[in-house]
Amino acid sequence: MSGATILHADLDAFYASVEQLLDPTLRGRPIAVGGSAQGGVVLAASYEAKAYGVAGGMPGWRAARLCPALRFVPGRFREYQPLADRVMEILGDVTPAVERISIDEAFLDVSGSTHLFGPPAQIAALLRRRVRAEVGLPISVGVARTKHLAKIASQVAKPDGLVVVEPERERAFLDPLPVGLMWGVGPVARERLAERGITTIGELARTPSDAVERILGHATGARMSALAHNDDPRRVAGAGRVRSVGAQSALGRQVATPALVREVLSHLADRVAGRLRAKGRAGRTVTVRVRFPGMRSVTRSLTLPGPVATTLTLTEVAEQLAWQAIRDQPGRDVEITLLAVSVTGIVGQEALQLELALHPDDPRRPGSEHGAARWAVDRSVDAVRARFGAHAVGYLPAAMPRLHTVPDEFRELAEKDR
DNA sequence: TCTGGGGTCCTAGGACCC
DNA sequence: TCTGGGGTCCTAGGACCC
Repeated sequence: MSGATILHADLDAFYASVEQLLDPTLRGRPIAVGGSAQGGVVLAASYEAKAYGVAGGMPGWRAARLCPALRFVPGRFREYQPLADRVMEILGDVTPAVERISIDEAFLDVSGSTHLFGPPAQIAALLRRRVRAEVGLPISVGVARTKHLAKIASQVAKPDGLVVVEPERERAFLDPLPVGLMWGVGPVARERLAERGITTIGELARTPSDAVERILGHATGARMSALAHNDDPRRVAGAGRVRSVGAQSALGRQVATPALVREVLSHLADRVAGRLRAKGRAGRTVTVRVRFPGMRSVTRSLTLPGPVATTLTLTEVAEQLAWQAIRDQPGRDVEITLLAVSVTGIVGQEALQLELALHPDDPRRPGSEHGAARWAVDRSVDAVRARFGAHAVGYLPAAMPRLHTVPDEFRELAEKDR
């Protein structure tokens, strides 16, 4: 608990780097994965593109304006997971204490590995060399005494660098850095702090904790104050339990007709319910989000008496909730730009029985055996899909054109993400 | 000319219970 | 005679992260 033995390893511009690895003509050039100059969003930008201000999550047309030479590539999403997994295997070669926090980054605790591989800085250098030589990707590593410090160090190290924060240099390292580098300070918090003249981590550390709590709210303020004081007790650990499962689909801009809403929600509910069943889970609270033009969105949720994981039940509840939200809007021919379905209040398989008691017409009322039939249908569909693929069978009304805003491969990637 | 998809956690008011 | 206080659940919204 004394030395700098926590590593944060983070692949640089991961999706974009993979594209440059697979297509040498893209190397050294500004590229964007996803989106186009006309629309869509950029999922990842190469460092050459970042130099122009292009960033992930940015609308394609804005990225093209910032960087006229920007090359948009569609993204070969199937390639990403295996490459990231190979990197994680390399990390796992120096310690079993690897906490993967997304597809492309992980914390390592190497306190038990130094007798085999040398001091942490040497281990970090070894990992960077191996990832470059064996996978072909650049990876940055931060080394420090805590997770928070290691994470900040890896951000400072980017691109393709290594930064070691020795324990006696922590304060000097943190103080001049912008508060936005802290995990949990986004655009809103950064702006609120800036309004009070707080822009660096050092300034945040010198601000009394109760004042920070008034600025950022109780919980966030207390956490950020602690982090600024370099107080981070988190240990490297495995993944936690899943707390929600959801899916969403952007629609462009369309009038909310019954056919559209049903088509999209049955698709989303099928994805969510299928993933729940695959995990042997179910959940009691169903939430639907409807987004309207102008990025304004509304959510409606309902907690059922028992957990659900069947596609049809979830579809019906989602449909009722979506219309609640849409009906609350003024005017007729309401336009929507996105629908989302998520399930929370997740419980394990042992509770699945309860759904069988839900009433078919009103899921809030108990009292039917239809649930058993639905469960059996889903089990059959799951089994067919397991053998013949996801599109082999389904309930989905195929009449409407599919809305392919994003490839299914990307959805699958986002779904796993670790 | 308004921008993806997957998540986590927090806040705040109201209902309800003891 | 109509008022305390604490805890939990539900619902809606929002910030943030990858």
